[in-house]
Amino acid sequence: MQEQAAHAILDGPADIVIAAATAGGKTEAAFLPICSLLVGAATGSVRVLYVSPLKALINDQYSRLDALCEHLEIPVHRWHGDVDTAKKHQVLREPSGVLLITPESLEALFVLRGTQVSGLCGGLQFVVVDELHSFMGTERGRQLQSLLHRLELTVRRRVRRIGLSATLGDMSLAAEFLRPRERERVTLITSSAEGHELRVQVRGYERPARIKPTAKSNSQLDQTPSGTGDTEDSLDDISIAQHLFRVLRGSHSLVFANSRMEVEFFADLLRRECERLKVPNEFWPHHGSLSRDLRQDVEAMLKDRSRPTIAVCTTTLELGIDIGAMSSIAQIGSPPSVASLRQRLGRSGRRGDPATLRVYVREEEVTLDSAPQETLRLQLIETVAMVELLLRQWYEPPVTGQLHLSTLVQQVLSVIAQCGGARPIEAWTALCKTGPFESVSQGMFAGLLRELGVHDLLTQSTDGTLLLGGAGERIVNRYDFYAAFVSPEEYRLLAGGKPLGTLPISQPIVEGMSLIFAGRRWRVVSFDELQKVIEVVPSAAGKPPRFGGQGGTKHDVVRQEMFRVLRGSEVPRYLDATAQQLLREGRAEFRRLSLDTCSVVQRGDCTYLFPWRGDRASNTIMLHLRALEFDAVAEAGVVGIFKAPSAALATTLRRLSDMGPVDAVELARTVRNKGSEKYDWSLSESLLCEDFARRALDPQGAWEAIANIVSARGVESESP
DNA sequence: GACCTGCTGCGGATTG
Repeated sequence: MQEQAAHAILDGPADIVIAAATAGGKTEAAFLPICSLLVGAATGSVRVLYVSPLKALINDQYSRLDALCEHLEIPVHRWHGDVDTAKKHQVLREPSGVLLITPESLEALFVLRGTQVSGLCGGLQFVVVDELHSFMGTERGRQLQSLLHRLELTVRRRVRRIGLSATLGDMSLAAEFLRPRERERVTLITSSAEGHELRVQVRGYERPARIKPTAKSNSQLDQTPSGTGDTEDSLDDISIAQHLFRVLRGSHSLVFANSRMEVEFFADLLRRECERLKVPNEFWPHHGSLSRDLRQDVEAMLKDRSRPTIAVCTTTLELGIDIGAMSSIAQIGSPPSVASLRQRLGRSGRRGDPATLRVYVREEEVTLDSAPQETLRLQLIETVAMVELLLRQWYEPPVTGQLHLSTLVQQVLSVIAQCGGARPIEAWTALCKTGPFESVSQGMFAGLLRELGVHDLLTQSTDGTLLLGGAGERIVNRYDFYAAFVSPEEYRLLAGGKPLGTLPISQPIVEGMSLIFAGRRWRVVSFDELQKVIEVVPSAAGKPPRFGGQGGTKHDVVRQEMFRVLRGSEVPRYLDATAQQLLREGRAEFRRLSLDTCSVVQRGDCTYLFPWRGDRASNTIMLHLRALEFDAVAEAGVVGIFKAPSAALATTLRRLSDMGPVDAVELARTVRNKGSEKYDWSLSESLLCEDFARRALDPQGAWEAIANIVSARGVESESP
């Protein structure tokens, strides 16, 4: 790979995507040849712009590149929110060498120093984008594409782009992202050093059915001020913690949980186990709401091999900083996606050692009121499906074809701030016709500008030039303008004046309540609603807080693989005895319900449809039925319809099947809370519908699923 | 019943 990359960089003018597993030497593969081209000609302008999604990664790469470039006399600079302004001024005065920057800082450069960018980057030769895959399909990715395009417009020429990416199923998507409209001209270099040994175990656990607390007993618990709102650790969680303790203690490992709440829960449980046995604690939590200091402490312990460290973490330790090879990876609950499971696995088993993965799956004990999702053991089935896809090296592609109108609003405001004004046709040409918002027509753009005028984000001078309106000025001049994504308001959590981290504002806070945070137990002693500060002191009791968040989405292929697993009879060797038993139970229930030939199940007054499709398709079916006045919900890919007369439902489904795919934009009109991205509030209802339809709906998939359901038994009865 | 990321600002007068 290194040799191929060197040839591509040194011999030709093409843009390049270099794909390899985590820490596969991508940085060196790109920078060794680039630096050899820079020797003796590294001053007068920034020569290489390296863009990274993380400040931590910039700091990491800075020390590596600085060492590499020192004797070549190539200056290396970093530019992000934690860098002194004096250092930034130094770069502006004498631009040179390699500049490491975040998309947000690049945005700030355009807004605040629009006229200086051409001087800073006049002699730019390369743009290197690290962790390219993490940008694809996101608001931030579209922002980055726009910034790179605006950079080329500013320096009035094309600049070579090099993307460093994880391996994707379809690498041409990475090429298209790196150089929109010209993917065939991008050179793809993929590391072949992928297939080393993998050891997998999936362990099943059954959680005893809980007696649901009545509303009364629940509220009494909440009101108890002494903080006895302690969690009763359930038996399955204790068994999982005991197993983790036994197999991981003494090692360097990562335990991925699917939520910050669960990270806190298990970190606390494992620390208490260490205390009970009077051994030093080796288990530490790591997630995005912990203070930077606490996170860096854990990262330093992982890097320092002198004492065992096990981090219980969320996606924070999935990519980015170099922590060295872990001896094994644990995953609690089925992973968010196959792609993410692959990234997590990449943290273990380098240098010829096998990669080791243990997945812990919990299923509820089946009772008389269990829904089919539970009796079918869908958690376990999903995990098996994902492991099978991982072994076949299939990974979810990013969602393409989105409009990203919220990000377009940000970019329109930014272009106007950069240039001090712009004509509508110039803005459309720069951002849409030649830029990354290629699906936005001139007419749609005009509509968007009108709406921005209505909200006073823009005004138009007499000669037609667009200028920032009063509200637009206020937004652009705030420091939070530079990020394309929203961030929720948060409380700061302090213990003895030291920051522990943050809690989302949605969390109800009362003085005297106790909570688990940063793997320890605390009691709230004071709470300042104006300053958004919570003071805590150590405590013996506590439960992990809810952090909130939005549900994830599963891909069509994962659900189709689940169907295949349920229909099959093979029992994978990587399942433990309980997991095997759960798989057999799920398959028996699948056969009992005849789900291989019929996708409708009636239970009580609820009808369940099984489309075996991704969440975009099943949500589309659910919304379509709701628009027709059915009381429908979609959960884990299953559509449940309450109190629907079966004849009426059958007729409706047959009609939908005959109609063909629904008009997704029309369907979006029936959805009330579509807005979720940063500037969605400034869009008209019709633009928001266009955006939502492409972001969240799958009319084709929904229609195919309905047609399948109708053509199978269940809905066949043809009596008029 | 989800996760993560990021981020400003000047210029001239005065003093030693």
